[in-house]
Amino acid sequence: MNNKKIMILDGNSILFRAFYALPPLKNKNGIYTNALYGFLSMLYKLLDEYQPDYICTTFDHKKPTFRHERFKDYKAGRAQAPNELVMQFALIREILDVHKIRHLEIEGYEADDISGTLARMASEKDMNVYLVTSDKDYLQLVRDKVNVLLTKKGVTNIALFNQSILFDEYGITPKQFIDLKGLMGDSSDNIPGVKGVGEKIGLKLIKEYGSIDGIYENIDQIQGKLKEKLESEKVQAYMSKELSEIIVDLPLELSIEELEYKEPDKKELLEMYKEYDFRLFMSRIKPDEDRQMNLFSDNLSSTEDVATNKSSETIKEAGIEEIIEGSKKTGQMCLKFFYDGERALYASPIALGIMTSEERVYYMEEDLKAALIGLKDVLEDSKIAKLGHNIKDEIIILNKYDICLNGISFDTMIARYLLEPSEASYNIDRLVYEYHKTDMQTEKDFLGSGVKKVSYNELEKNQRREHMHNYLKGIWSIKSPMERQLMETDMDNLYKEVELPLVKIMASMEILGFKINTDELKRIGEKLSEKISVLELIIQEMAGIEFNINSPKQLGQVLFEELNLPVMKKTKTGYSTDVEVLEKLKNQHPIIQKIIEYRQLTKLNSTYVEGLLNVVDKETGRVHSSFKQTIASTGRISSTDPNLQNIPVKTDEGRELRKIFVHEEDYILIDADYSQIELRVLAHLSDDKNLIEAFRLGEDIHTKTASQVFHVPKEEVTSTMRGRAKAVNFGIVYGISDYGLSRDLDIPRKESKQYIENYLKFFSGVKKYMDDIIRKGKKDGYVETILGRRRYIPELSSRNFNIRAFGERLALNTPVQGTAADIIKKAMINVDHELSKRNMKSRLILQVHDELIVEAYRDEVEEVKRILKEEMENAVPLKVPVIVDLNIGETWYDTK
DNA sequence: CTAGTCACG
DNA sequence: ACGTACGTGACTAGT
Repeated sequence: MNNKKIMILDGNSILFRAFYALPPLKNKNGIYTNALYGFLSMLYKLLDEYQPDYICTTFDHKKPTFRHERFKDYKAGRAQAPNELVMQFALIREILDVHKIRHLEIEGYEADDISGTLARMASEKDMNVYLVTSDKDYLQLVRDKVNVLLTKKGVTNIALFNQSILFDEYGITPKQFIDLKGLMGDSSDNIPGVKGVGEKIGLKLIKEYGSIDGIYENIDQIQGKLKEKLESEKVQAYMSKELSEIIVDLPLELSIEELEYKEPDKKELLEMYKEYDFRLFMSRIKPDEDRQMNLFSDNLSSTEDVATNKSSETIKEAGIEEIIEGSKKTGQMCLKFFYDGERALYASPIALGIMTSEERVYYMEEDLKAALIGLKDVLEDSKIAKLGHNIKDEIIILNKYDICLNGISFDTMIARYLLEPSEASYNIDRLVYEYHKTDMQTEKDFLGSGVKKVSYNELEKNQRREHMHNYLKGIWSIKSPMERQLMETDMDNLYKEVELPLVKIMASMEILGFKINTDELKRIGEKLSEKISVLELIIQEMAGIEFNINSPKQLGQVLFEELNLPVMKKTKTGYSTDVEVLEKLKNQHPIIQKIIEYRQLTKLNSTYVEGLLNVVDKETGRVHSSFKQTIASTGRISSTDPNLQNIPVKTDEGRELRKIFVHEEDYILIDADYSQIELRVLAHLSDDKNLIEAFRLGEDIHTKTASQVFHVPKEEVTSTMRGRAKAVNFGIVYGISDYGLSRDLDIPRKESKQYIENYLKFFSGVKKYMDDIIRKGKKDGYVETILGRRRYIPELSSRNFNIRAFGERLALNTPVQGTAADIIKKAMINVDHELSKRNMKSRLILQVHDELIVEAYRDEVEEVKRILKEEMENAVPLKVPVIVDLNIGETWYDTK
């Protein structure tokens, strides 16, 4: 048994990945270092984590293989190489020399062939092999004791693949990966593959028939166009397969023993880092010197660095006691979990920090579970005020330990969102800087420490602790100034009564998720795939050329250069091919209709079928969307990963997808949606007597609008008229322009202008409101909603006409959209309160701007319906009635 | 990473 | 005279 470890890094692919993943940083000598920086970060991480006995790197011979179009010319010798990358490809060799790590390249072969050969040699010696790369093709090399470490997002985010993980993920063996690539092809490597076969279809075929051979043996079982394609491109498939196989028997005159890992010469290394300005890596060599001072130790804390000096590495029972005692004494605690990855819901925490007073900051890393059990009582004690930054994460993580965080009293992220709703990020480091600017020397000094997204696992424990310390102290220190600002801006009520209580509901909806019928989803996917492959063939047949329909560039060339269709619209980079253009070209060529259909179906398939399948939690069978409370400047909530707020509904074909959203046994879905909420809000805000009267009388608002715009009695309003009036109503809410309306309705500018004039003449209160709100916005610099939510609109004072006009539309739209958001948020809190007060099993699982979805326990249906109607309609009283429509169904599709 | 496209309210 | 609807997020291709 040989337990030696060898690590083989594909220098080519990693450098490429780093180059594209990291911002183009230059060092003091003006040399780009981003790829080098990324490469080294990864190298060190791997050395620490795996401690290999042998190590080496492999490169393509002499010059890097440029995988991207833009470098094709360079490859063909027609152009000079882009310096910033080539330079780094040269420098990496120097850096590796200093590390005493070999960099291997062999003429005529690519890096993966060398890696493959080395892996084979090492595994013959029964070593544990780790192949590090960002190239998925390496997966074909996985064997017993041969692992692939594949970069996921960024550079240092790495996933390990061994045989079983590989099979779990893809359902095929390493060898079958070669067949798969033979089918799929790879444009960057000039491997053709079989046209029309992508990852999805390729995987399906391989899983079913085992290999390319297997497919052709059973070719009669495959039907339709797919069969034809496979048959006509049989030669290419086999050729592609051959090209895809990584060579593992290159003649290497070298023995594994020569690759033994040796510590680099520290002095030499330090000099190199100085030269390249890699300060972060310097601290690796001499961790005690040159350490950055704690930012807050001077101006925010009277004591020494508490976290480092007083608390032990792991808090023991005594420490837990201390936290409990401390938090009871001060009545508050600030808490933060560190975790890696994008989602708290799917992460296990790395560390927990707790602060109970200026002087007491605690840091826990090991035995978190035991610590949390000890802390459960205080965490659940609503009398102890909890403070945090994006505390939704803490709620979610604690929930995994069966702890319900109570007493949430302040979230600095949410507070900042109310104060500055249009900010791009609410990074705590930046916030703290904003609130302590005057105390700090320069922005640069501060930003050096932690503005970059940190991967906590990559940090040294001491760094993590220091980071936590800064984090907690930062939150603690900005709470009071924020509270003051909230009072000054009259938003403390909105904050305490709406935004803060909502955090817990956001967390709860995220934890609960929405149950998915995956079998049905897969069935829909199969149907779609079939239709898509047929359409693809038809389109290419009609065009008389094979091309990627999903590429706007290629499609543009086909439509406007090959088929010579008239160019309707251009984008920055070429011809526009969006639906609007396609609709106009519909009559010119039969291919257009097919392209429109193709677009629709591929959208459904990739975003919804594939997209949703990827995020269904295998444990719960549900999708757990992440709800974000601080993204939309108007006050709306947003949903990501997956976005459940844009599930298709407008077309019948898309709407089908809603059938996959189902419920747990003994439950049923209830969907409650506000009717015309934005127009009702407009009626309220504008105080327009006609609009108010229309709603009070329960009239159909679009028909009413039509009768006024077109000067006909309501009985004579046709469906076309009503449709146009509906567009006018939307337009009003968005900050109408005759141009926008004319484009939307595809009518002459003059006509749309007339509509708007007619509208504003009748709804004169609306006209007045529009003028008033813009004037107010200009005067105050902001507009606000019914609950006092603000949005600052600096565009209003721009000297640029366009920007100013944009600001005016924002000023009109924001109070309307924002008030609607206020109303539904308030309703959510009230509904949630009623449900839990009655100890009901039914629970809120989704919000889609003007609708709430409850997964209701069957016995509670009538009561839930009553609660929804009552609480939603009366959440915020308006001058007009607020109406909620209720629907019940087995699937989301049925709640219509 | 950005641009283009398209899904929703 | 300006050139245009408001708010989001995901996916694909190409840089």
